Amino acid sequence: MAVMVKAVRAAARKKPKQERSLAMVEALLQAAARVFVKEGYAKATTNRIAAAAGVSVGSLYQYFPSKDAIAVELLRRYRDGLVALVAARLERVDRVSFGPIVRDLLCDLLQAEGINPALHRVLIEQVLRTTARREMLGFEERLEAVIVGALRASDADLDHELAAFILVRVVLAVVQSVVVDRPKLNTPDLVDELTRLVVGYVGFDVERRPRR
Amino acid sequence: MAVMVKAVRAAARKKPKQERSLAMVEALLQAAARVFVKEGYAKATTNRIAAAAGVSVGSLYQYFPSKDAIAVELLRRYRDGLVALVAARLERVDRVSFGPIVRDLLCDLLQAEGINPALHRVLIEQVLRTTARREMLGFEERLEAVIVGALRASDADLDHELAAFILVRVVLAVVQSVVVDRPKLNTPDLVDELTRLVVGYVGFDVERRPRR
Amino acid sequence: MAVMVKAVRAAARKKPKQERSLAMVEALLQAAARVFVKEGYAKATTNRIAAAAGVSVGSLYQYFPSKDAIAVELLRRYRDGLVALVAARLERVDRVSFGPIVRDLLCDLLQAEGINPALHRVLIEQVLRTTARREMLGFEERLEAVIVGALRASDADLDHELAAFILVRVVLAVVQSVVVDRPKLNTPDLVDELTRLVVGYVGFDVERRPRR
Amino acid sequence: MAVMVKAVRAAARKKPKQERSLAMVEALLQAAARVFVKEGYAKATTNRIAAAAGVSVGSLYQYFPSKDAIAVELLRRYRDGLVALVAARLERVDRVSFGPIVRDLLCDLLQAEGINPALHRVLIEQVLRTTARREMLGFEERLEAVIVGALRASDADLDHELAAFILVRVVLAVVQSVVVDRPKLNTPDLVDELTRLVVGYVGFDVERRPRR
DNA sequence: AATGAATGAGTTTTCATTCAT
DNA sequence: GATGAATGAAAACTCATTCAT
Repeated sequence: MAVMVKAVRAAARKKPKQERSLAMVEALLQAAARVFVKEGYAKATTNRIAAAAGVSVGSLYQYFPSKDAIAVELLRRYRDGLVALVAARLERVDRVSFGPIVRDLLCDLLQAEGINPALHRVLIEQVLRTTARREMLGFEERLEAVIVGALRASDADLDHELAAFILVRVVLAVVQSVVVDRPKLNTPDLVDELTRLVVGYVGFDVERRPRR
Repeated sequence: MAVMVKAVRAAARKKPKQERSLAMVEALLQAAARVFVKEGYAKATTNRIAAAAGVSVGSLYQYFPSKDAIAVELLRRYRDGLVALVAARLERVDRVSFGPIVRDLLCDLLQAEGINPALHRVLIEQVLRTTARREMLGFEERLEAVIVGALRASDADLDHELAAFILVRVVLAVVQSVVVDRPKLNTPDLVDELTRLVVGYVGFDVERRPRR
Repeated sequence: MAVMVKAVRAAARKKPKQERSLAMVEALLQAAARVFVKEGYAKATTNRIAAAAGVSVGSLYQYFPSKDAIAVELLRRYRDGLVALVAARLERVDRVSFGPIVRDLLCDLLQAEGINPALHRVLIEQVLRTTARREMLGFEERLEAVIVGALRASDADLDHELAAFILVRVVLAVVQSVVVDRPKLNTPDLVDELTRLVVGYVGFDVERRPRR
Repeated sequence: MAVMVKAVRAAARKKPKQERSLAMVEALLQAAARVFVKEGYAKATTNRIAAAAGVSVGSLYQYFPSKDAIAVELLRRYRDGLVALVAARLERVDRVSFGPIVRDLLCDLLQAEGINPALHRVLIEQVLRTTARREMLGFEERLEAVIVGALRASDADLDHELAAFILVRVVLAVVQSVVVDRPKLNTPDLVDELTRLVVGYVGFDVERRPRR
């Protein structure tokens, strides 16, 4: 969730009304994220979300036209945050720094602070049923584009597009599974392995750590 | 075969039209799969499923105690099939045959025969909210166990458990994403890349195919 | 339930088919009585009743056109039995024998064997909604008629009709409440008191038993 | 006043339109009473009750968690009213005033004001299946306690508890039967007879009115 | 005749959304 | 703007009844 903050707080500042509005929207989104993860989309009633945010249902509908709209916005922010995070990390990557930067990125992603795959999992199916489907589908593509850029900058010797497609799925899948289902596996060893997997696949050398 | 509680109870009586019952259960499951994928879990009402199967709601409830039970059974079958497929393929793997066998397995998985990731995606969130959660979570573990066996048989030089965990996620994620979202990418090149990824990660040599 | 047997077993004897039919009807009625009392009318499904009788629903509908029909028949038999019992007891009543006969009758009624007020209570509301309402409403009247006869035979000095109306309600109410809700009160003392109440009301002398 | 769980919870918040809520609860209870009596418990669907009250089903469920809850509340009110009435009448009874007070009480009861035995009859069976059974069973006990008090105050020479048990059933049964089934019998003569029955049973003298 | 699987109308109940205050 | 009571469409599920075997 932390991921999805930066982008926002931009416009509007003076009018206390707008400030209140913003605060309410934030409160609602955070409450919704909590309730969605805890109860699942179906059981997350708008009343419950509003209550969790400390406001009335009526107010919720003042800011979001529907329950779906909340999910869409939540997913959008989540994804934007994720893309921004990855893009920022990979901004200055090159052949030499590739390994360490990947490692750092993986560490970021594996911190529950930087990513909330449980939320993603709850939302994805619902949002895809939405008219916002189009918009949402761009997400992986945007991530891929960032990766393609990094591969190009590192002059990796493989099909950049295909590799980016694969890498996005690989990393997200492992990270999500670890964070949601196997927090026990969230260790430096895992980071090592994933780094080795990625760097090796891309074709750069990695010194193997001797097996325990 | 195991078809929820009620069906079992029904099957426990003599066996009058056991055939008809079985056919009905199959029809219901297939209809449910279709409706779940097409409409999403929420919109897939029991009435709609029954209608799609050409039977009455009452009959549906004769064989499944609830909508969730259908989802659970569907997921169970899907996963059982997947585990069986992988286990069969890897049965006689060794260091030498590792590469080709992995390649063949990937081909199988990418053929989407017997694999329906769209369905999987619709079900997973819902079923995880179910009491069947435990049973379902065992799926990845079972797959991992199979992989661990293969790694051991191939005498791979890495942490078998951790590697198995990673490989299961990696392969499933890429395969499912391709099948569901990017059928265009479903080419021999993809198989090559994935094979290379897996074999390379496990530490066996792969001859790089020259980049196009 | 025992009350409601005598009247029936009349016609038919030879044909084994009819015998089986009769047996089935009996089994169904007894099973229904049990299930109605135990579960209440609403929860007493026809399947459950059939199962309790050891037959199939289909067979149930062979003999009774509807669930209501079972209730109606049950109530009819119950009431017929009760009227018959009371009539038999009061047949030869006169001013002298009035007290002892009333006492005996009360003893009969208070034996769970002779009366099943719980069943009566479950059925009455439902059956009154039935088209059989008319027929059933005659019950109290028939009992009253019997009582009127007894009062006349005993040459009691009061409004026979009004007294009969009152006595029927009084006795049934107390008996039902005792049997259903307060079996602990089902003692000789109760019989004494009720006898005294009735005999006193009718205007005949009763020797008061000294208070404990 | 005590209006089921949800209502209480609702009432616990500030008190916005407490009035409207109360009015709605009243409307629902009255509508329910009407529908229960007219259609029977089974046919009295929550939708029908809500419609009869001129509100939506949703509102019904805002105030009552279930159909049973309505029945329970209705029965509770009915019984509370009855106990209060009897208790008020008997408050200052003594040996001398016993007869006239009983007569007045019977008149009250037979006026059917505040007494609705038809409703009572519909509800009793259903509510007894409820978890509220215990509470409801307390009703007769409370009435009996009031009667015991009256008998003691009047220094009646009999087993107070047993007599109270009997008297409660006797009076209620006759009164209810008259009101529901034989309004024609609702005459001064009936009051006389019942008074005579009660007073005679309790052991006080009653001057017999000469028979018509 | 007996069986019990199949039917589907009808019930209870929930919850996204509206709107009077 | 904020509130939360009211709405009512829609869903899950039951069970009396039918009918093919």
